[in-house]
Amino acid sequence: MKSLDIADVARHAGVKPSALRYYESLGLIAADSRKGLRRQYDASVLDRLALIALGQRAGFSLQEIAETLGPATQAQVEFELDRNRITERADEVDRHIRALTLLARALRHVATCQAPSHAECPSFRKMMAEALKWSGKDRQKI
Amino acid sequence: MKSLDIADVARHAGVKPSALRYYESLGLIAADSRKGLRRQYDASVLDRLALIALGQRAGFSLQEIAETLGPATQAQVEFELDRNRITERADEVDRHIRALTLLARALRHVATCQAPSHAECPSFRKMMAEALKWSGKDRQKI
DNA sequence: TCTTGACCTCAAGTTCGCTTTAATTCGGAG
DNA sequence: CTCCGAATTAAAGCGAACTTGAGGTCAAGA
Repeated sequence: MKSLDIADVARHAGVKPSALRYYESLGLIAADSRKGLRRQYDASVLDRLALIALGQRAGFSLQEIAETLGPATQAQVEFELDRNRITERADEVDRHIRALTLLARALRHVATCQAPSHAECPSFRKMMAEALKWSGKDRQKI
Repeated sequence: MKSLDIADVARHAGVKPSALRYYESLGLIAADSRKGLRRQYDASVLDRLALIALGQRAGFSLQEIAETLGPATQAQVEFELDRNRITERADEVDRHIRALTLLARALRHVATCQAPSHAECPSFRKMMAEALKWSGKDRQKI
């Protein structure tokens, strides 16, 4: 059970120590112990940080991630999570994926379309309409 | 060639007038003309706003979107775009989609896995490893 | 033991994407 | 022509997610 110090964790997780301290202040992670003043982390914090990074990529705020993952304990291996909430998150991510798929199609179209003006290209118009519809539907949600 | 005033554009695009003025300050859009002090927009600004919204959903900053779409001219219908750049963006979106797909799988796994500790579940470990690999690869890029 | 440099805390600063506010200017209906 | 309401500007404010800076502590190697 070797413990990592903040610089090790930072290096492995690819975030700055200041970010780790910030995460701690939000209750997202916790140090196992201190050696003097220095935080000592269990390697399991890296899993938690991976989940945090993943959640951020999915467009969730740190606040939301904290709520989803549950409180950081000293023994972080066993984090308690709300399974329903997580499933909801997964659904949300799926919706996000559908929107992004549309975006990628629209971008590729724009990049290759030979029409003189996109505004006159019917398939561009159609995609824009779809996109607007989507963003109208849950513009507040992500 | 009817022109829209800022409130019309705001209503149709689903953004506040203040956001439109802000976009203008960033060079993302431009008003056709002024009636007194009041901005008058060509309907084509709506297409541009749709693309902007799409880009934002993809996780691009307004700065990046501005660079991709090119300068806003008074006659916005024919915005000049860098096709290579847009294709790159589309690729980026695709990578983002793959990451999110992984995330959704990881979330669903976490929600249903019965293993006593996620840290000990091999498929969880595998997904985390994948995820970390990914986020290591282009963590600076989005 | 002494020094050094990594770590600590707390507060303030930064960037992004807007919104709000305050003071002002007009277009257009009556 | 007058007046109202919608628009204008510049500047300040805001929440999120960190970073930076100042001033202090301490573990460990020479």
